[in-house]
Amino acid sequence: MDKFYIEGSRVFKALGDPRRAMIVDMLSCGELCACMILEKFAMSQSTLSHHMKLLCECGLVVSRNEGKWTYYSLSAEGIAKTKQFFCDITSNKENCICKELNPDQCCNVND
Amino acid sequence: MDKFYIEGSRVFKALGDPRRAMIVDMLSCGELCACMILEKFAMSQSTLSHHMKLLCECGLVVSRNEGKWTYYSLSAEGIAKTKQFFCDITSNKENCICKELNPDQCCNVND
DNA sequence: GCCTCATATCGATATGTGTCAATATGTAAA
DNA sequence: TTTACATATTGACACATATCGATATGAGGC
Repeated sequence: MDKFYIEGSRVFKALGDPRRAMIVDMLSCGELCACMILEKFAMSQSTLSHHMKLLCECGLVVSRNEGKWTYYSLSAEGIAKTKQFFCDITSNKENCICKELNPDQCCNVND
Repeated sequence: MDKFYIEGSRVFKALGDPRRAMIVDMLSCGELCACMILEKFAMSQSTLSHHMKLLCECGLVVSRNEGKWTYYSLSAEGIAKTKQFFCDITSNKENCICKELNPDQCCNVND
């Protein structure tokens, strides 16, 4: 399986959970401390930590430690990359050679 | 949990699988018959059918029957809605009141 | 009607994910 | 250096998902 799709789909997998989509929405209004996010949800602290880890690992969210607090915010680069990936796989490509190629080489994708 | 996030994240969940992201990429080059897609993958026919069902259910792909064949293509509306949702949850919103509201009311979201 | 082919559905199973309580880590205050 | 607090990690469990083979459905062709 092509790295291009594995890495690109990671953000979508993270956003595939409605709670994480909601967290991203909250962060779009500005940086938030983990404890502030936790206040809004009926989930345990360990569960939230797990979700935040996934959001960070996929590159959409970045964290910053200040004393004993951890602040989370959206990554402009992560957002841009996600939009780019979505456009890449949904926009019509000229001279498409999907039908002649293996999946690993599909649609002029560079791995 | 707000319908807005549950429905919006469904497409992302579908695209969270690299194989499905690859299928979408293939479809971006034009309509394809199920059998043509199957040729490109090392998966059983029933597995592909399952993936195509998910892609259709989330609204990103539409199917069309012609005789005994089923043709799949991308939905322009589904693509537009997905872009809109992603922009909604990642773009900075003025007068954001996340911190004062419950998650169900977060960020001026209308359900 | 019967046969073939393309696709969908079903049932079983393996793997992945979300969740929590418990515990660990790491920071700052007393 | 204790203590308290914020967050991360671990282990266990329930539930969801991916996968396959087998079977069902549905459309032509004979």
